[in-house]
Amino acid sequence: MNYSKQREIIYKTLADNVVHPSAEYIYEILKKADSKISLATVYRNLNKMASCGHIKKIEGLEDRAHFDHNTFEHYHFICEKCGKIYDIAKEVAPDIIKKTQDKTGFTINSHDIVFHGICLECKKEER
Amino acid sequence: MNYSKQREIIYKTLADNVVHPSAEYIYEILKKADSKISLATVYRNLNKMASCGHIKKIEGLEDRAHFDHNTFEHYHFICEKCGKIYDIAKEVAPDIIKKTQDKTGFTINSHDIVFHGICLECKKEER
DNA sequence: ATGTAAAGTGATAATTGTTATCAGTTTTGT
DNA sequence: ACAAAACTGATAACAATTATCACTTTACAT
Repeated sequence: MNYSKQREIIYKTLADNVVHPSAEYIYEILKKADSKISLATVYRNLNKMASCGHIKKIEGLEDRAHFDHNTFEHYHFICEKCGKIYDIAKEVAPDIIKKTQDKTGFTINSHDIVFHGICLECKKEER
Repeated sequence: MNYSKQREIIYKTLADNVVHPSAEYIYEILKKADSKISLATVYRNLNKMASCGHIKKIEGLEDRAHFDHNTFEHYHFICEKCGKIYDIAKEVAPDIIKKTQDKTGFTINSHDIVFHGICLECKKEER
């Protein structure tokens, strides 16, 4: 994989963002600064970085994919009210890979956990 | 929600199937028997049944959604080689909801776990 | 049993997120 | 500095899903 200026910008935009943006969202941010980038380039590079493990692709949240520069093993929570995505520590499912491999005999290469519910902020507002 | 003959047929087709079919797959099966059903009807009813908890919608597997008549809490594994979807027992992640709620203060309404890897059969073939 | 409002249907157009294409540009190693 | 490989922007194409709409079914009060 060669160096590319666009890929660097995309990665920085992803890393500097507290949220877990979609490709479209990154594209919107970049259009304001580097007004020449193409949406296809954003998709291409996010996928390329995801498949080489440099970033993480989060699927099964909404209808669109989201991306995460945090490649540490961790899970995600999406608030059904505000739509915000939060990180969940891996400790909530200890030894899950080993347990699953032992039980099934399958080889587990990756796993994802997605929680749905109401976040603290939205719970406060409800009262 | 009113009764509908189509919904009943769709549910039965889902329940009689060992696999975890997609909407398209159910549509194909039904076209052979009841040749009049519409793909839109299949989507409509699968989503309706999923959102009232009668069946389960599995997302984040491939690009399409799959459906499961087994509403018992359990997880899924998709084989990266043959594409087959397997059920995984909930015991691999004990007390995950309680742990996550305690740690975050969020209310968890649902959660999904998807494993990716190689199933036993495909592992045998590799050698 | 009948009338009517609500819910459901088939057919298909529209939408949406994503990927493919392709001519031109950038990067890389020699 | 040069050729091969990788990358890009612009946009067409694609695939899964949803919206639309005229019509049919269902439920239930009379």
